[in-house]
Amino acid sequence: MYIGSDNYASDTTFKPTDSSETAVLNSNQPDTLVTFEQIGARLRFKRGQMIYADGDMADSWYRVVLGTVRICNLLRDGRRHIAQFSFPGDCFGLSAFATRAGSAEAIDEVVVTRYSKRDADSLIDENPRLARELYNQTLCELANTQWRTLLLGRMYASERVASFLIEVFNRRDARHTLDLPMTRYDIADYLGLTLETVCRELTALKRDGVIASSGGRSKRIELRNQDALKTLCEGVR
Amino acid sequence: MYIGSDNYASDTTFKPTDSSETAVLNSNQPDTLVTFEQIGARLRFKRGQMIYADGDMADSWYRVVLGTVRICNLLRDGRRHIAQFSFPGDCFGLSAFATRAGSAEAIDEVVVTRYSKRDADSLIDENPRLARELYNQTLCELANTQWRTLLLGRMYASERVASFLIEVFNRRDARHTLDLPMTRYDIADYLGLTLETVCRELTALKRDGVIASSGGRSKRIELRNQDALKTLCEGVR
DNA sequence: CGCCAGTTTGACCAAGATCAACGCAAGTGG
DNA sequence: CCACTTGCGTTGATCTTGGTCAAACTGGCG
Repeated sequence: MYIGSDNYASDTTFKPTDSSETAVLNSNQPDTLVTFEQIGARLRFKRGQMIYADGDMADSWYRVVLGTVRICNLLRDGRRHIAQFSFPGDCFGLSAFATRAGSAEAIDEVVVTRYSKRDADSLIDENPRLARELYNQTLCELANTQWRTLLLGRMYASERVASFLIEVFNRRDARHTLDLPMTRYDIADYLGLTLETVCRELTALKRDGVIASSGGRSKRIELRNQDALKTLCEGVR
Repeated sequence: MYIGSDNYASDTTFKPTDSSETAVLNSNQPDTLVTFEQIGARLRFKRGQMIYADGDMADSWYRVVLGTVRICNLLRDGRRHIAQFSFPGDCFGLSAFATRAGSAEAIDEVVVTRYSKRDADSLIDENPRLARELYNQTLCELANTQWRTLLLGRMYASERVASFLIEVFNRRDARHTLDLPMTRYDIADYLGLTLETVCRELTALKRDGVIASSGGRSKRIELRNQDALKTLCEGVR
């Protein structure tokens, strides 16, 4: 089970409850990231391809233009954990360390912009405002990761899955329907569950009329009852 | 984020694999944090006292001078999760948001320095180097939190407890003996376990001669076999 | 001295993991 | 274009880790 690899990356995750506060860097704010575009290189990856591997030099970071990226961590015996999913607009691969502590892989057809750390750093040095925004985004990301810590440490399977659905709907700005690019396996490794449990929880949600699924391999999710979903993970204050 | 949960503190946690890299801000590096000391206010808290509460204005952040602080998140039904422990030298309460998403409480006798966000921000604005260090520390913290995410999502109880012991020994710079300031309950809520499970795992470690405990309420832990402990949580690459 | 908070241990229970089988959709090669 | 293969999703049966409940114990402190 769980063969793969992994590591840490960074990206802007989401916040279920107060969705108003979002990371500054996330979307296409004119005067911030656009500045970066000049120094970025555009790269394309196919489904399953590795963007960087565990142990690689961490001399650059990325921004997703198209597709979905997963940041994975592997334990020796094959247990895998997905630290995050990065969607278009999200950054990943920011690191304070010299080498990658995990891998980044393309979940589907992916296009990213790659920024060399050096170039980005010099840009930041001469633009304090940019620095501030980057810093703020990192703080947001930290907040999201800490939320995940709560989810993984103290929430039930049903709450995790409900929470996950709310997260992706929020992050993709979807209201009714959404295509999940990742497999059940990926979702399980993201939520600290097995794929069977994820499957069963989704089935339960369908049975209760909270969601419906369609499309090849049930990847298209239709949100039937958002309130019910929110209630499910609102043990949270 | 997500109602009621915690907030972000920051501190330098640890990384089992490459323990050499540590946060810059953590210890008393002359030309960095010392600059902050001028604008900080010293505060004292008694065991169990709240330093800030969930929902409070997040207009300041703190640095621990003495004692241990826990950052807690509560779910409605009482489930608690501890996002981190902050030891002397660690910062906590840094946040990108306006209000606290969790509470900070003194575990024992605590002394902190409190920095108003405004004052700190203006210091940072005129000192890019300071900004860079603060940013780097936040990236380190992010890496640590992501490590915790792996621990909570994919590690067994025994690995979590072993990992926890290594973490505190590392962070407190202890070689042989260490006083754990927090209760079994705190440890459990930090590791996503119950206090009984923590107790049993510690008992198992004592039985196997990996550690020994003494002192009031077994708070003093003596490390008998560091390698065995490391082996226990080295499914991790 | 006796209470109280925290720790330890045991017996039992359940959420979720594991194991197994099957079905369906997407590729793939002829 | 179709047979075959392979990967993914779903579901059921059973098992295990860690949780729950309960009781005893221990040291600190008023």
